[in-house]
Amino acid sequence: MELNQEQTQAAHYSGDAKHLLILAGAGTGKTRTIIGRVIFLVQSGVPAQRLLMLTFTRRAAKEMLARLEKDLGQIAHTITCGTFHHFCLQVMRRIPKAFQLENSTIIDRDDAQSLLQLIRGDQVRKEIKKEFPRAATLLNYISYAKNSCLALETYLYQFTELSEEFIELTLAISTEYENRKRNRQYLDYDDILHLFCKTLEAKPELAAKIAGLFQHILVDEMQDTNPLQWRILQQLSSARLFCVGDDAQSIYAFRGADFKNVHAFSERLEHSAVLKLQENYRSTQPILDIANWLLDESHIDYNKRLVAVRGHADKPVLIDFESKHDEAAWIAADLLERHEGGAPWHQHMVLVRSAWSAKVLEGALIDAGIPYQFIGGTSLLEAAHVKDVLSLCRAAMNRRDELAWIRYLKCWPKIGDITASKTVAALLASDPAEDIKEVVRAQLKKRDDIIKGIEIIQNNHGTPSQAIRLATEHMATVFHHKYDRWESRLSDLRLLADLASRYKDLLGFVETYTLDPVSNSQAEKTETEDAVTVITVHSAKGTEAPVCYCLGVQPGTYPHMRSLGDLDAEEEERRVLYVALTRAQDELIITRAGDDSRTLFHGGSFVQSAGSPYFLEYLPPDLVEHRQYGYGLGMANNSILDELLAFDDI
DNA sequence: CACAGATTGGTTTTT
DNA sequence: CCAATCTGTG
Ligand SMILES: Nc1ncnc2c1ncn2[C@@H]1O[C@H](COP(=O)(O)OP(=O)(O)OP(=O)(O)O)[C@@H](O)[C@H]1O
Repeated sequence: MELNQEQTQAAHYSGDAKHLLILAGAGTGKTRTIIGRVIFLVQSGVPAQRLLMLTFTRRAAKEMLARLEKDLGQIAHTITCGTFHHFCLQVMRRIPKAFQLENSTIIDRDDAQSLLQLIRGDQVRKEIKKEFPRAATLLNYISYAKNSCLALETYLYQFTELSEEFIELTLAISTEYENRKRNRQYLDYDDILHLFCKTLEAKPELAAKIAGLFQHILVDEMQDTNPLQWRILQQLSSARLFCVGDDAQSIYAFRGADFKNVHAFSERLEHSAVLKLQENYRSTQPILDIANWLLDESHIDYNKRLVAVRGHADKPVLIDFESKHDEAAWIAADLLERHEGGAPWHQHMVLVRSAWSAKVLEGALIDAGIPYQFIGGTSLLEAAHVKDVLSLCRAAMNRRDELAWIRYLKCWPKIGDITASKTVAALLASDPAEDIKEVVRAQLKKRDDIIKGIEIIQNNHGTPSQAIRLATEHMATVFHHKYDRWESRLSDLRLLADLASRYKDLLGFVETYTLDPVSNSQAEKTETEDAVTVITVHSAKGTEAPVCYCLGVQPGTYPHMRSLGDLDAEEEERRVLYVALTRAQDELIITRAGDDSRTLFHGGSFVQSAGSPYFLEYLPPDLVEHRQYGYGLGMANNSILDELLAFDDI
C-alpha cells in the first residue's frame, strides 16, 4: 500500500513522543495511515495480539479489519479490534467477578427507554404529564451527563431550561432508574463504559494488567471521543496511543464529544506529538471547493483548506425540486440511467440527514426496482417483531428480566400493562427453585399458549437457531393479528434464525445482537449483492463513493430545526454537511425540495423562514452548476406570477 | 377495572 | 412518522 511522505512519517514514526495524534482533513488518508501504522508495527516485530484498535462504529471496525487482512492475511484477526463498547464488554465478560458483572443483561436503547417510561408513569403526577419530558428525552439527559462525566444535576441546571421542580423530579426518576437497573442486573450502553472506567480507576493493579496487554492502541475518529472514553484511554495510556481525527468532522456532540478535546491532546498526555496530513486523495477539486467554502463561512477557524491531488473535474450539481417526491423520483431515474450506462449500483451513495427523511426516496427506489441497503437509524432487525421474539428468549432464560417479560406478555391479546406488571411482580417475588412456568401459570390461568412459548425456548436454548424458528412459528398467529405486512416481517425472523445458527448459546447470541444489531446482516448483503447505499451522514463518516447524492439540503434540515438557537449545535450542523459533501470521489449531486413545511419557496429560490440560518443561502453561484426542475415548467426567477403572491389569501 | 383502538402533537444523529 | 394520552367497550 502506497503512502505519501507525510503519511509515511506518521505511520513509520519512531521518534521521541510516546503518543501521537494525526490531525487532518477529510479524505487525506487518515484511515489509510492508521492501517499503514499497523502494518509497520507488525513488520517491525510487534506481535499483532498486542495491538488494540478502537473505533466508534462497528462498521468502521469491520472495514479496518477487512483492509488489514489484505496486507497481513489471517494475522489481522488476532488484533483486538472493535468499538469502545465492544472492547470494554469483552474484557468484563472475560473476568466478570472483577467487575461484579455476573449474570447481567445488556439492554439496548429501546429497553432503557421502556424502563424509564415505567418509572415516569409511577412518579409523574397526572397534571404535569404532558409538560414533563418524555422517556426518550430523559434518557438523552441521563446518557449525555454520564458520557460527559457531569453530575446529572449540574447538566440539567446548566444546559436545559427545565424548572427546579422538573429537575428535582428528573433526578428522582434517574435515581430510581439506576436502582432498578442494579436490582434487575441490567447494563445499558453507557453503563458498559462507565463500569469499566470506574472499576479501572478503583483498581490500579487491574488497570495496569489490562493496559499491559497492549503495546499500542490505535484510535480512529478521535474527534468523537467523549470525556468518559477519554478517561478510559487515560487508564490505558501506559500503552502507546496512535490517534487520528479531524476537528471539522466532529458530529457527535450529542453523545458528549467535544472536538476541542483533540486540541488538548498534548496537554492531557505527556510525551505526545501532533502531526498533520495536507493532501486530499479522495475527491476532485470542485467538490473540495464547496466544502472549503462551507468552513470559511463559519465563525470558527478550522484552519483547513482541502487541496485535491487528483486535480480538476466537473462542478458539483445543485438541483431544486418542487417536492420531495420529485426529488426522489429524479434520483431514482438518474440512478437507473447511470446503471444502464454501465456503472454498478454500489458506486452510488445517497446521504440523508435523518432516517426519516429517506422514506420517500426508499419508496421511489422500490418503485423503480433499484436494490439498495439503508444504513443508520433503527435497522430492520431492531424492528418490533424481532424484539418481541428476542424478549421471549430473554424472559424464558431469566425470571428477573422485567423488560423482556413485559414485552413478551403484552404481545398476547387481552394482556396489557396491568396484567403484565402483576405477573412480573409474582416472578420477582418467586422462589428461584420454583419453575418459572408454574409461577406464570398461577397468574395467567387458561393461557397455555403463553407458557408454551416459554417452554419452547427452555427446551431449545442449546440450539438458538431452532429456538428462534419454533418461537416464531408459535407466535405467528399473534403477530399476524398484531402487525401488517406479515410476510416481509416473517422474512426478518428467518434472517434472525439464520444469524443465530452460528451461536451455541442463546443468551450469548442475544447479547452480541443487542450490541451489534446491524453490521452482520449488512456486511453479508454488500458482499453478495450489488446495491445502492442510502445512509445517514452520521453513519457515513469514514466511507466514500464515486457518486454521492446529498438529499434534502434545504433550510430546516441543514441546519436542522432542532439545533436552531444553540450556536454550538448550529455549528455542528455545518460539520454534518461538511462530512456529507466530502464523501464524494468523482461526482457530487446536491438536491433540495421546496415542499418541506419549514421552507418557504419563493420565486425559484430558497428563502429561509423567520430569519433562521441556511448554510447554502449565500453559496457563490460559480461553485456549482445550478438546475431547477418542475417550477412552473422551467420558469425562472422574477416570474410575473410572483405578483400574485400578495393575493394568496383571497 | 383492564384493554384496544382512535387521536393528537412534536418530529436528529449512535453505541 | 412515532409515542403518549384519550376515549370507548367488554
Ligand atoms: N497516498 C495515497 N495514495 C493513493 N490514494 C490514497 C492515498 N492516501 C489516501 N488515498 C485514498 O484517499 C481516499 C481517502 O482515504 P481515507 O479514507 O484513509 O481518508 P480519511 O482521512 O480517513 O478520510 P475521512 O476523514 O473523510 O474518513 C481513499 O480512497 C484512499 O484510498
